[in-house]
Amino acid sequence: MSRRYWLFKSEPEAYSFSELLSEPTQSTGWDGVRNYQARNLMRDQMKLGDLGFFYHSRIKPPQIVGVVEITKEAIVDPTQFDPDSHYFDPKSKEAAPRWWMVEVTARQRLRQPVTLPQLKADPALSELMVTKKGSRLSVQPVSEEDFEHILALGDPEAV
DNA sequence: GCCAACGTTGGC
DNA sequence: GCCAACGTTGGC
Repeated sequence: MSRRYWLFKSEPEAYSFSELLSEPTQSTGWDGVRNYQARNLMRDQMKLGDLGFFYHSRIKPPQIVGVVEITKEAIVDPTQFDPDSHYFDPKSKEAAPRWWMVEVTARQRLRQPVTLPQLKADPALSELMVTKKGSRLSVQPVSEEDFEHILALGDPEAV
């Protein structure tokens, strides 16, 4: 089983990498994903020990700011059953939950965040999904080569 | 804040 | 099961 690599988008206004770092365990359930493709990746593909980039979207410029590790696989997203939650889904039943997530734990911070324009301009990253036009998927796969390449650009430090 | 690109919903 | 209408994402 080889480790796989991912990219997690978050609007920092909703949940930022700094917030993750200030969690007691520096971990969080990646809740609120309401897209089936992204759900399937989290539920079916992500395994313990996989690594992912933490990407800040909807800021100028959008950028990769950190690295997280998958520390729990395929757990039920509790917000779907919470009527007070923004992510409440009245059609989901506890016996057959519709939305799943993983737990991620912060591992590295990029001293030099890697911006979307940088990613787009890099010929080595021509296949990277997040650089494609209209790439809205909030949880995406990243190839090992691309991951290592971007990590080196980011000058990471352990957290 | 705009709006193109996408995803989902629901009438038929 | 098609597809128009609607809602959301996210770069710009």
